[in-house]
Amino acid sequence: MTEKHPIETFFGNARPARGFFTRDVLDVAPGLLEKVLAVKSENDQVSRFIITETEAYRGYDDKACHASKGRTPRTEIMFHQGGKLYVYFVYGMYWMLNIVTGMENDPQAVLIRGLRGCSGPGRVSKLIGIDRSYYGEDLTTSGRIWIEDQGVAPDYITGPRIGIDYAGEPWKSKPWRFYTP
DNA sequence: TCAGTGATTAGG
DNA sequence: CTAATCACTGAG
Repeated sequence: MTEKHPIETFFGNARPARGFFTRDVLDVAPGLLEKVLAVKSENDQVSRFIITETEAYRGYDDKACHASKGRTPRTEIMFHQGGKLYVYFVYGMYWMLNIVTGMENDPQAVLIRGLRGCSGPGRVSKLIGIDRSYYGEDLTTSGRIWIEDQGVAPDYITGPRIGIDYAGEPWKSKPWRFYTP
């Protein structure tokens, strides 16, 4: 290989611009289904995965949303404009991959729960190599991770979010989990 | 059904 | 400083 691949070398697919991510999380979360999550590994190899399951975490009011407890070093990025990654570590073992959405100071994020052939947010991050270094990465400009739009808007199913019963009603029952059949 | 595992956070 | 909590997973 004599020349670096420009990050714009897609397979005819477009990288969504900022405006895709700055919409409300309840639009972006289902909107990410069937989109491609592209990741470039250290040897410049690009791997592509189809997003099949997402969850929406929405603002100060949503008691399941980490930002509902206020601005902390961990949640800081959720207060930025959409398009950046919110990555955090849980249960001493797993990295959670989230995409920040909405406008500045309206903390929201989409948790990526599943890719085609890979179910579970912890497994997703392990599969594609997400770690702390991805915190704050900007999907609209990053050279190592980005979204590609295949021009598909699939039918999807909704259901309550997983693992957030502590949030209580009405939040634990909100149908803010989205997945393809 | 349940233990593992450690960053993050609130509180003293 | 201490201790509780946790947007999970794999083994049994």
